[in-house]
Amino acid sequence: MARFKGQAEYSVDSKGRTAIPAKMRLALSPDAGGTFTLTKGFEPCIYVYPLDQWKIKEDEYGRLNTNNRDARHLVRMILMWAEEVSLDGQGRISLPKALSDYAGIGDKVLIIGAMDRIELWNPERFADYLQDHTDDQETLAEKVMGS
Amino acid sequence: MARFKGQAEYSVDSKGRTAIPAKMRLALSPDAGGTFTLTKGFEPCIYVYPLDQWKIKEDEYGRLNTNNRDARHLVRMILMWAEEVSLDGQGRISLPKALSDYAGIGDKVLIIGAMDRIELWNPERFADYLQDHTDDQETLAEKVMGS
DNA sequence: GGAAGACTCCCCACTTTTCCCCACACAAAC
DNA sequence: GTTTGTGTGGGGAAAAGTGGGGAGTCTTCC
Repeated sequence: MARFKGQAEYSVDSKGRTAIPAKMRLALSPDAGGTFTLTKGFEPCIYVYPLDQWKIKEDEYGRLNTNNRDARHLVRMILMWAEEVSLDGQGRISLPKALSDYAGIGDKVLIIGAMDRIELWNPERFADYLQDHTDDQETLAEKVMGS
Repeated sequence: MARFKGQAEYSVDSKGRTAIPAKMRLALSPDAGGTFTLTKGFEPCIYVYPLDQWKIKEDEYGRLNTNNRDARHLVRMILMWAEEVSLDGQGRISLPKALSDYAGIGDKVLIIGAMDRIELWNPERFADYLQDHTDDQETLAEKVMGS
């Protein structure tokens, strides 16, 4: 499984393209073949899954009970935003307009490695997000990872 | 498991590189292969984990459920600061800008061996830290290891 | 149906940063 | 006093990030 980490602030050019940091490209599994699925983040950002990771997610959604109203809605909401993109010769991807609008991404993007996915943020929105989530990391770790 | 100890004040050159003391390099396990993961300390410093130690931590984070809001936040907060670096031919590593900014490290760095990790401090900040934590060691030992 | 415009790819080119290697100074060891 | 190892500094090649041109496709409007 790919393990993305680190952060970087990159620019988005006039054609809506942004580079994926070389370190993250190196962390890609060969199965992903330079292809990603972009989708709407739960937070106001874009989630970028390498193809192999996305397949796993997709399988999870596929196993949900379609007789359940909430499950149907969830799958609809997630898949309608999903879009497949590939790296160009310079290691860049182009951001679908619907998604960059949702995330409010202009000509700068903050790229964050978050384990199995990469996240793309508007740098200012991320600063706001941090302000709203000032929980002390130690407390959080205890809550989430327990004893 | 590697057991780092000792302290040293080294310089950081104009390219942002600093040497890892030879004694600590010798304490490295061969599994680490001269590679470290640097991350943000709970204190205002940089934590330096040899690769083998870091893998253990990373595996724990990888097992968290990404459908949980707090878990996502924790993983984001930790991994965004994590960066992998390797020793160069002279036994140095280069410090990522985001981390040396966080730790306030300029052209001098205090290197402290702390068991399974190494810590990098701005020497002045470490002095401040000591002033704010004047509990005497004997009392502390009893509190922590008492029973 | 055909032309104008937008959009998507796939290249090429420039600039900056990173990384690898060589060199020197100082200290400790023999 | 020479040798070995450690910390420090810097040059140059290679890679990474950024910007833009041009062919091909699709849409839209006359």
